[in-house]
Amino acid sequence: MCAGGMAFRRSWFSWDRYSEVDLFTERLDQNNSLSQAIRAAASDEMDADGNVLFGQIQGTVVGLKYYSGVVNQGEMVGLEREPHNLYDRNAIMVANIYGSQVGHIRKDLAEAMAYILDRKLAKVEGVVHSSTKNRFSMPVILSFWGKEENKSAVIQRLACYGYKLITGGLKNAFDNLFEGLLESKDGEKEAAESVATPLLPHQRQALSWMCARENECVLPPFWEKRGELYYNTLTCFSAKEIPERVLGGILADDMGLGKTLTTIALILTNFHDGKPLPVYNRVSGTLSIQAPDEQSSAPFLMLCLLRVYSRSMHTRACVCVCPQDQFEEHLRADVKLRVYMYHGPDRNRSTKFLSSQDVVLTTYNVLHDVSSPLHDINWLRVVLDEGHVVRNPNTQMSKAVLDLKAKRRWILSGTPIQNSVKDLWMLLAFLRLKPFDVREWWNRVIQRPVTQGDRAGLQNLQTLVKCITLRRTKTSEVNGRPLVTLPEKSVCVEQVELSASEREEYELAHNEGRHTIGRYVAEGTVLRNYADVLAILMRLRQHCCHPDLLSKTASDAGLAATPAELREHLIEKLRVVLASGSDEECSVCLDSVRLPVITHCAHVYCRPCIAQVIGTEQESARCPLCRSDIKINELVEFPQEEMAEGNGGRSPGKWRTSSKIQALIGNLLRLRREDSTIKSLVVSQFTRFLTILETPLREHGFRFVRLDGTMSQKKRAQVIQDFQSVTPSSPAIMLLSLKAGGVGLNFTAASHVFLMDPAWNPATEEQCIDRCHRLGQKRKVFVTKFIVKDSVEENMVKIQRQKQELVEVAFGSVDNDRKTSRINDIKALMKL
DNA sequence: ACCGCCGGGTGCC
DNA sequence: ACCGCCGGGTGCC
Repeated sequence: MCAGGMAFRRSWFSWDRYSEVDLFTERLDQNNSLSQAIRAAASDEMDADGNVLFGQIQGTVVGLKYYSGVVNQGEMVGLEREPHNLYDRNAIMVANIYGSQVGHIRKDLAEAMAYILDRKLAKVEGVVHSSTKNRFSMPVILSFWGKEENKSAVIQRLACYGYKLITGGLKNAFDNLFEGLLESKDGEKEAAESVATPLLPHQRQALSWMCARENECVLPPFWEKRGELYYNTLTCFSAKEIPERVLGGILADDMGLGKTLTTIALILTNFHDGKPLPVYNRVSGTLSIQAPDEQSSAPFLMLCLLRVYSRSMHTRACVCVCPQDQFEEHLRADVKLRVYMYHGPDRNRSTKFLSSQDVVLTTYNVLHDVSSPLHDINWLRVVLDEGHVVRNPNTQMSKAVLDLKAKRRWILSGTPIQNSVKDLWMLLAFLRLKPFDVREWWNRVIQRPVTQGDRAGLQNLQTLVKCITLRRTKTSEVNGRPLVTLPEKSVCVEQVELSASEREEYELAHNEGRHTIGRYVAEGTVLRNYADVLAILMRLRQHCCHPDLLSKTASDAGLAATPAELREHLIEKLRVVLASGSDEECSVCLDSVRLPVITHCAHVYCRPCIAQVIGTEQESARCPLCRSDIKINELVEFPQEEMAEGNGGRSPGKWRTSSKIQALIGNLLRLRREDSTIKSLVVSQFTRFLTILETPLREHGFRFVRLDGTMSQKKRAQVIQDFQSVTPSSPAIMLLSLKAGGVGLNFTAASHVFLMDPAWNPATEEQCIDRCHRLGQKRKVFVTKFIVKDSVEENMVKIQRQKQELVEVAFGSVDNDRKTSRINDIKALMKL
């Protein structure tokens, strides 16, 4: 500690040798001797090798039962990489002090650690503090030591695997850093007339605050004027010249509160001292200023400004950096701006051209191109959208961002802090918040005190952040009213008429079902036969959607009352299986099915293969797939006439449409004609219906994605991201299985919802609609429910309206009256 | 009948 | 291993 103090004084003196102005005009870390001195002083947690403690994590030693080495409580353990381990090239062996193997580091953590150890980014020491709780594994505390410059790489690597280095308390405290900032920052400002979208009250407040940040020359936090000097109360530094003001800040509102709109309003409204940006008017081709009182002076002002700015590539242009997938969101048809998208291979790299724009949009990836002309321009403003994406200051991308020259600087971010205080440095450095934009000062004055648990350090950090940040959450209120209200939602039912042939099929099934259920009603056995009743209803519901939904499940076969019906069902199933497009495999020969037959248990094999199985096992023969009894004379094959027209025994599966599909496609085509940016959710309870829908969507050239319950979490996230993207090539339609996924899903890119078939429980429909009609939805939401006229669906809707769940009918412990009413429901459904 | 729920099999790297 | 994780069986009270 003593040595540290000496070193600090040395650095203080050496700093003295440079003029005071240096602190504000040059990056101190460009000066080697000084930054070295500070760095040497910075760490009193160094070991003999000059390594510093990065932090600790708790890991797990596994596989104890396979090895003889034992460890006592509090004992140190050795860690050894086993790059040639047969099972895992990332293996890390754990041994006790005698060198006897104790076990291995659990493989997920081993993977992260192997990367770090193999690259010598850190050394790791293990200590077993708590004793073994079981015979199989035990916890171990792992301390990571290394060179300061490798620290963030190590932290980042561990973070990739979900491990967070513990660097000392106060974690929760800075998690809440941004939560104390929920205040209105008084005052509202109307946007310039060129902003076509009216601002909400909280957006006008943000605009007022942002204009003030750009126009008012307030001292940065911790600076005050003392007599003739400007004095920093944290560093005790004083200077004669006024410290450079931060013209900008962090707009950290929650997603959906309109950060982008507010920023566009800022660009148009606050060109100069609260005056609007002179906007090029596309219609008349002349320059005009939108604020009425400025009209006469506009051309003159423009000339002056253009002349002033034409020197040394100063410009009135703003550059906005955003993540790739959010590119288009900034383009608003109603704002007449010279906007240039600086990306793609043919981008115009002329600084003169770029400087002549109002807004240049680019991405973080394009920006870090070394020869970027964007770095040769002195921008009026630079805006980082989703600014938290550049939080690691060591990346090329971050350096490119920091090197942008601009008078005013803004960060938009819904989640300003991701992991730790460290993330903040990048934000403050970008804003050039003196003196903390210099890493060493940030470390000494803020970061280290905070990570060491110094309350005052945290207090200072909070003050710092508070001065430059505006944050409201979706639950914030302004004048007792919520910040945002959802766009309108309208729900309509579209009746679908079945075609003559569909009606014929439907009535056939309906009469059959009505007969069966009528019998149950007469016998008073409806509730006892409920599964059958549901199955009948299910078949009718499927009829309403598409005939091909009916014939696939094995249980259908079970429903058949007569051998002839069973045979029909099995043939139908065989037809569907072979038509499904996938290369159906025989489970006996594991090859494509030749001479297909279907068993009574509804599994498909090659006839020779399954015949051999039955021949060998005789009376005890069982289906290789489900172990049901099978007999040679019960195998069902296609009737000869169908075999002939089939493609060598496999029908190519002729796709057919249905009335409901026609109704949907009609709507989708109409929407596409009206506005090709409209996106829709197409929802069904039958995933096979979704599959059937894929064909006409493809035929009509719709781009679509699909989300159903069979997909992994990772795949779902990918699909949702694709769908939510606003690029022109992104999918316009999501095929969605009604019950897929949890409540957290966000489909706000869609403004139209098509519910293809009614659900028993209307709440599941509502939940689905709410995934699209939620915070972040910018358009009016239209919900269309397709209901087949004169069908079980219509009756389902009637029952829905009474808010009754059919399942309760049969199984609920309801009293007799209610039971009677449920039975009446079923009668109503079947028109009995 | 895409879902959650249950209980059995299972287990370092 | 009194876990987590996996896959199979299962069913709406």
